[in-house]
Amino acid sequence: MPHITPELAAMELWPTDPDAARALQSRLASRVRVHPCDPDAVRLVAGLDVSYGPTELVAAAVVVDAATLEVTAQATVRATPTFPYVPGLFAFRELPPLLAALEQLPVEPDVYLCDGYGLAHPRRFGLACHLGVLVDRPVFGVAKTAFVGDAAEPGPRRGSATDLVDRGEVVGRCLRVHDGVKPVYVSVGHRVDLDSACELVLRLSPRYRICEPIRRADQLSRRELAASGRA
DNA sequence: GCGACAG
DNA sequence: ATCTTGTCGC
Repeated sequence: MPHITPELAAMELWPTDPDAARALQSRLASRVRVHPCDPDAVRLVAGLDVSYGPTELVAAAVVVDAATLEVTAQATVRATPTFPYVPGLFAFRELPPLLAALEQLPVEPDVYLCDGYGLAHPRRFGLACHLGVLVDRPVFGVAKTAFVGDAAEPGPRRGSATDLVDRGEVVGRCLRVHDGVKPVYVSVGHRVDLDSACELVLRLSPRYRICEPIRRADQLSRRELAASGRA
């Protein structure tokens, strides 16, 4: 459903050279916008994830109703990796197939949720910022492990959080979504702010550490990968 | 130079 | 990310 902003679609968005990719991130980073996004106004949330096999990958997008957590729509895309995994250049590997999957969605989600970081990135332009800027829609990221920055251990209860700080800047939040369970890292991508993002993550994580949209996308991508492997 | 390093 | 079973605990 979402489309790359025409102005950006005319640019060279997928460099093959790592240095060119870093330069592009630095240029696009200035387009990131951070502002509140009322969680109560969010109806549909799309979770994104990618699973890898020996030679191919499967990108999945699952749209969940924020109120009921029921799955509203979903899409998958099979592809061959075109960029290696390089810390800091994650988007160049996962965004192309993810965008292809998003195009197949029959609905327009209010917010997109990435499995990775946004501003918590060396050039302040992680996967969530990259997707957000390309389609100019609200996006943020939730990661399972640390990448850049430091954060103190949050309190033991659900909802406790600490700032994720990198080079003197608050680039995200270490958030505990369940009592006594290892926290997750939330960082803004585009058109949302940290408070809105964390509030949404809590609402979308009623039972598991990984919020529903991303958890469903993770399950769907592996299921599809297994299915294509047996075929 | 060394260690760290989203998925 | 992926290779991988059972098991301890709420």
